Amino acid sequence: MNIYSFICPVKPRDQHKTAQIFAATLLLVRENGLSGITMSEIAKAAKIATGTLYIYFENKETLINELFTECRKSSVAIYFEGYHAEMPFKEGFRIVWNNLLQFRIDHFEKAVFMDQCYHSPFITETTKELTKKMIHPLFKLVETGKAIKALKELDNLMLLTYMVGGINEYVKRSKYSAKKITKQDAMHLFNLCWDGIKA
Amino acid sequence: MNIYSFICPVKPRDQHKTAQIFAATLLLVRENGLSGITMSEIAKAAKIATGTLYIYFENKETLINELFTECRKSSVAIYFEGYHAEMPFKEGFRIVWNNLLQFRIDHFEKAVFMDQCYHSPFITETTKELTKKMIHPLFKLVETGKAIKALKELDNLMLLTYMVGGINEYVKRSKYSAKKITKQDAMHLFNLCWDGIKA
Amino acid sequence: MNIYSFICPVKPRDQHKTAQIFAATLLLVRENGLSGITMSEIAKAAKIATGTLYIYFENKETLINELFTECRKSSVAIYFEGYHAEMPFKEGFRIVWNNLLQFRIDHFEKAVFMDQCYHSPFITETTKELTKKMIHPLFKLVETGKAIKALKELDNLMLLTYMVGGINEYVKRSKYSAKKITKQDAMHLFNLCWDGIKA
Amino acid sequence: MNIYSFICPVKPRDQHKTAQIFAATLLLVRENGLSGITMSEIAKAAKIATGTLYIYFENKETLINELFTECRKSSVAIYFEGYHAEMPFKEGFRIVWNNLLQFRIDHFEKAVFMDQCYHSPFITETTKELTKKMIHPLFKLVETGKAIKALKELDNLMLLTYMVGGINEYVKRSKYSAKKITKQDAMHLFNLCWDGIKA
DNA sequence: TATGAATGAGTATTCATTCAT
DNA sequence: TATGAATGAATACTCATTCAT
Repeated sequence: MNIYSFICPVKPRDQHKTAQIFAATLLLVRENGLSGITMSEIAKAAKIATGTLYIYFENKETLINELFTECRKSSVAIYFEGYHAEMPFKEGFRIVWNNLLQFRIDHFEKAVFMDQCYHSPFITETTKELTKKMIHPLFKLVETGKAIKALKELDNLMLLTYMVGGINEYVKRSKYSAKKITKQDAMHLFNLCWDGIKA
Repeated sequence: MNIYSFICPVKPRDQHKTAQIFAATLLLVRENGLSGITMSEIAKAAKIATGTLYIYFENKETLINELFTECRKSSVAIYFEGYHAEMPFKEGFRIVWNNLLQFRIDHFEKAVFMDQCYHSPFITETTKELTKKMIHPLFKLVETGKAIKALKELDNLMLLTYMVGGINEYVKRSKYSAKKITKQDAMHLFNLCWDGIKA
Repeated sequence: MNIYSFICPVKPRDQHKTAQIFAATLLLVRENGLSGITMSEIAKAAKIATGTLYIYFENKETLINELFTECRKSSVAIYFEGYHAEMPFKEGFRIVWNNLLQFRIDHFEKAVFMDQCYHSPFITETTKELTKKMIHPLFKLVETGKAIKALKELDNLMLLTYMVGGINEYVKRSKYSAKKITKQDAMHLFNLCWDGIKA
Repeated sequence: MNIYSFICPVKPRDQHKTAQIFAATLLLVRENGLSGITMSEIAKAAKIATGTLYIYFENKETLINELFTECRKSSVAIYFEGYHAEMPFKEGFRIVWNNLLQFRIDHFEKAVFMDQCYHSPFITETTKELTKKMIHPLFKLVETGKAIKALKELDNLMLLTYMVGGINEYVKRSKYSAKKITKQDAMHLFNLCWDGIKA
């Protein structure tokens, strides 16, 4: 019961429920893969009826695309947290790198989900396009690094994938073998990366 | 059940047809993901009847597990091609690194397939165990590198995932953007890796 | 259950809203057939909420049965408008015949709805019985015609269906081909009928 | 087992099964209307599995459209049986008229089905177009009748619908009241029609 | 009353698997 | 073996009906 109740006496579409559905889906995909989820399982895991799922999402494809977009958004939103352009480059780079790592650790299910989606028939071209645009700031960062001769003069994609790939793979393997990643692990890993890409 | 069963209890196999089926499956998974394939589509793509598929593989799970194992085997088999323990470490390492890269490029579908499988309900624990054993030689290599002080004194998994992750991600992104990887790209990428992990 | 229940056990009705619901249903059935309507569509077309529909009608079956009855009633009410037993038979017959035609033209949706209902699982036996009783006056009319030797001495049903069938079919086809029916068309059609049934 | 078996050892799509499915559908629609049928009921009534239905028809819409077309075809095929252009007009007309009546009697389910379809969302425009073309020969017949001054000089549609409408309605009501239509009934009905439309 | 979100049984459709040929 | 039609359980999705507000 909030102030809104006076204006709109009818229960509006529950924002919280969308979150529940997303969480349930991520959980299930992490456990059984994209090929192993059904709409009724998602509903059950989200503790709602199957029909309710379809109030919030037109169909399975839509659900997955919207979740994908939400994952992308939430990840990108975090990447530059604490970063300022005026920082010394390495310091700023380290912050972004750490954010990348931390996101993968804290939201492993999202990472798994996004990976699985890439080759799925669910993700539409539109969604893929959107995604590409979102990573743009990372390209900018690398570019800056090259401009001030802090990074090797190589293709952006190469520098970026090397930075990201190492993180992804390490987190993945760590999760699979149920190994916690310590502060020190993170530092070591950063050094591997930095030594590789620094000019 | 005939007399033959006692001599050859294993399902008889037209090697060529098995290959056809595997190829068809890989192609379809690359295009539509693991969640987008059906047994009848595989059969059609392999130019055989659905029923015939079941002569070669007991069921879908078996087919996928066997293909997974075959992918792992064929990749591992290539990793140490041209490598000799007596080589100078960096040279030997470069050969293995190149094999890894080349495999991902030449058999991208296999890489995609294996990635997709990891979180699928198809892959059995047995298959996962087997896989882990197969990568053992790579651990050995890294260990040797550390022993002779050629590589940083870090956790094997960390060194390895950093080596592999960069390759995987770079090949993936290149394929997605339909970008050819040149000899020079490969060399640059190797340097990124080597500068990162060398002692 | 409140004190009101004892006084007014029938569902209270906003007459206007009932009319809205009926009109919406007729419209939808004319456009998509009986198999193409849903309660929520009816509600939307009647500009009320789904839940409200259930305040006015216990369920779908009831709604359709009551609409059916209402259609029957409204049609029968019109048939003898302007007719008096003392008129010369042909004149009276022409008036009734014209009323039949006019009703089909003016309330085509009702005709379509009633046609569709006949083989539907919605209409109950009770409703069907009621309907039969209502057409009784038409039988009476035909009977009179035969008694005074104005009409052929044939089975009532045959005379009546011939009279009605021609009208129905003609209006139907005209509506389908978006053809207006003129005064003259009506006159010609009446002559066809009269020449057929007159003694 | 026929000669074909030697050439095509695999069971081909069973022509007979299509007929079974059609028959089952007609039966169910007659009993419960178009709105009362489900694919699984059709399958059960046709004594096949639900999945099998989809081997023969892509989906419900297709099934209904194809059945509709088949009904139209089979009816039109019968209309001119025994008719020759050289016959005296009334005799030829009577044959066609009788065929119309007989078809409605013998294949009442088809008539009911076609009636129900007209306002359903299943029937596509293409199917409707096809249908219109098929009735063309009847227009021709009426035209001839007018040319030789045997029939009233009225609009084709009017003459035709009056001829057809009377038959339809009479058969419908007879079936509903479980009344058999005798030879004599048919003759009387024909006279009603002929007296109405003759010049 | 009126609302429309929520429910879950029911419906269309798919797909792994079997089986007659 | 090889085939592909047949099967029916499982899945995506719908819709009559209920219920909290």
